[in-house]
Order: sequence, then structure tokens, then C-alpha cells
Amino acid sequence: MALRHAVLAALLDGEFSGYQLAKGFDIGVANFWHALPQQLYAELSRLEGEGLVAGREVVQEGRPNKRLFTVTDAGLAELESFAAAAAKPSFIRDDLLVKVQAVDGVDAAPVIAQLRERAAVAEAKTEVLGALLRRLRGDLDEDEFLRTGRRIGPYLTCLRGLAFERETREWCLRTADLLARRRAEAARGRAGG
Amino acid sequence: MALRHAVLAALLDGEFSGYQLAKGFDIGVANFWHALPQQLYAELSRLEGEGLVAGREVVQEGRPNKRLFTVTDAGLAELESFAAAAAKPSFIRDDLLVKVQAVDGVDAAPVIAQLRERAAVAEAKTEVLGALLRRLRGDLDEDEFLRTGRRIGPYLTCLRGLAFERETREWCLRTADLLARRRAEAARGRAGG
DNA sequence: TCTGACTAGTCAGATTCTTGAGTATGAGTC
DNA sequence: GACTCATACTCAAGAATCTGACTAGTCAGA
Repeated sequence: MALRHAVLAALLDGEFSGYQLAKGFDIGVANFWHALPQQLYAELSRLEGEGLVAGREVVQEGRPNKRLFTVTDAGLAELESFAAAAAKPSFIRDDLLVKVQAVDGVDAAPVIAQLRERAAVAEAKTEVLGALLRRLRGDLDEDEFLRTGRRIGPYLTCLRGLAFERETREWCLRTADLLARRRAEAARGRAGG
Repeated sequence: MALRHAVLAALLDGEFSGYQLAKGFDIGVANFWHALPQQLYAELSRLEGEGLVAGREVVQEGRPNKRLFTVTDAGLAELESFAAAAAKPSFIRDDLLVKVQAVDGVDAAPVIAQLRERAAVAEAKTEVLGALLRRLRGDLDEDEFLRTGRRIGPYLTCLRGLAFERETREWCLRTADLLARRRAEAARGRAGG
């Protein structure tokens, strides 16, 4: 019952097709919501059926036609009441943290490798988010943009995403190094006596 | 297919009943996995059926009997292969961030209130996690514990959780203040001319 | 000309997660 | 003596999500 609100929030930034949302959910809104293309298409259809978004067919040359969606007044009202309702506590679900939790009982090598890989992914994301932030604020500096900008919601959520990715990177690198050092120590211990 | 691994990882710390896990999932493992009691009971039964955990009935006086579970060798092997498999990318799902994303289109007041509430929750969690970290490392300092401790997985994941909660608190407070200032500005603008 | 990639989407089925209620006992309390 | 709280767990139904395959046209490169 909440993907719908993420979709409505995403559509506040303009007209999008299901396909565009499916691509773009990886940046911006994807910082705090994740959905597969099938879910987005299905949700858009449902939202349209309930009159919360309006779709229009755009005929294209050289590629399939597409349907662009915008939020209706009813959709805005729905968002309004969603925003006013009590928020459920957020939660993270992360395989990699489960592995780290279990790392004392299993071989650490693959966990270390995955931590380093995740750190690289997080670093790439910080760059994408940094670029997005620069684009959103245009030529204003951050403080001025946040004081005077008309559309600051996406900027604020990107800031959260950026902080998250930075923290993720730091922690992954620190944890990977630590586990690697412990492995080296253990190996030395076994070899040396 | 992943709650099972979170449960197995949690059971590495000792024998627990479904009820204890259901309570304790809010600290420790709950930093990165979230589950309702019903799920935990169901998952424990399934795991027992598959021989990945072993349950034993403990008869109690003055309260209902309980079943305590431990990880079997097969469970450990399962964890081992889970740790070695590629991790799915983590994701956050957070109603509150959806609301912030949409904040330009809806009344900000309830969003501000929820941001402040979330900040308070995050602060409370940092204290719980801080206490947990102190308990886990005993009288060693952090560096020494991490170098020499036998069971550091939970400590490492708590560190991640702590950083996350701290960041959450910071961002919520900063965002709430910003939105509140903008509202005050807008009100002054309307009143003044 | 065949292959693969991109655009744009749909469908079915399985798994997972959430909602909501219910069982049973004992301890404390007003 | 009724009420609530805590322990300890179960069941059923529904919503949400994920896996995986499938359609269909265009374009670029081997």
C-alpha cells in the first residue's frame, strides 16, 4: 500500500512513462524505495483506474508508443492524506549485513570481497547523487537553493541518500580491512606456531 | 528466501526461542532485518523441518513452556554457502522519505512533526546500540576488541546501525528545521505583502 | 543477415510479508 | 474478583513483492 505513494511522489517531478520510472527509480526515488518494472506498470494501471494519475498515449516514430502519467488532483489529495498519516518505521534489509553478522561462523573471504564490491557501488552512487544534487540546485549554492527553491523534496531525499552511501562506503571499507587483517593474523598464527 | 539467513545468523549467538527472537529482533539483528513474530515462528519451524536448526522443549514453572533453537551443522553449511553467494543490493524502504520527496506538493506541518519524532526515535536507538556495543566489547577498548574478539560480527553490524541512526537523526533534524523555517518565511511573506 | 541492445510494455505464478485474531497460563494490581 | 500485562505461540487470509518468461519493433555493428 505504499509503492503507490512513492510513484505519486515521483510523478510530482513531471510526466513519466512506466518505462522511464523503471529506469529512473534507480536514481532519486530509488534512494528510499525500490520496485521492479512490473510493479511500476501494475501500480500505474491501478492508480489510473482509481483516478489518482492520468495517462496519455504518446505516439512515437521509430519506437513503441508510450503512456505518460501525471498526478491528478485526487492523487494530490491522496498524497496529502498519506503525508499526514503516521509513518511506519523505516527498515533496511541487507543481505550483506546478515553475512557480516554471521562472519565469525563462516569463511570471511567472500564476505570481504563483497564488502569491497559494495564499497565500490556505494562510491559510484555518491557520484551519481552528487551530480544529481548539482543539477537540481542549478547555479545556486545549497543553502540558497534550500531556502528559496520551489522543489526541494527530491534534493532533501538525495542528501539523505548521499549520506547513506558515504556511510556505507566507509563502513564497508573499514570492515573489509579489519576482517582481512584478522585473517592475515590468523594465518600467521597458524604458520608461526 | 533471506529471513532464514537472518535467523540463522541471530542464532549464532546462542539458544533462543521464537519469542526471544521476536523481542530481540528489535536490537542487534533488527538493524538490518525486520520481521514480525509470526514470521519468526514460521521460519523456525521450516528451518527445523529442514534440519538447519534444532529445537528443544524447555519445561518451565509458572509460565508456558518454550522451545529453544540452535544452529545445526547443516545450518552452518547453509550460512556458509549463503555468505559465499553474491549479495543482493540492499535497499531501504521508508515512508518518511516518500513524504519528504512529496513535501513541495503537500502540507509540510505533519511531515515536520514526523521528522522530529523520527529523530527522537533514532536518538533512542543510538543509545540502545551504544549500550549494546559497550556490553559486547566488555572491558576492552574497541580497537582491541575488534582485533582480538572471538565474536565480532554483531559488533560490526551494530556499528553500521549506530552510524545509520546517527545520520538519520542529523538529517531529520536538519530537514525539519529547514522546512519549518520555510513555512515561517512563507507565512511572513503572505502576511507582510 | 544475424546478433544483441534498447524502447515499451504484459502475464502468470510463487514466495514473502502483513493484518488481525485467537489460545493458554500466571502474576500483579486496583 | 475483574482487569491488565507478560510469556509463549498458532492460524488464516490477504496484500505486496519477486522470479521469469514473453511480445514486438528499431537500430547498430559483425
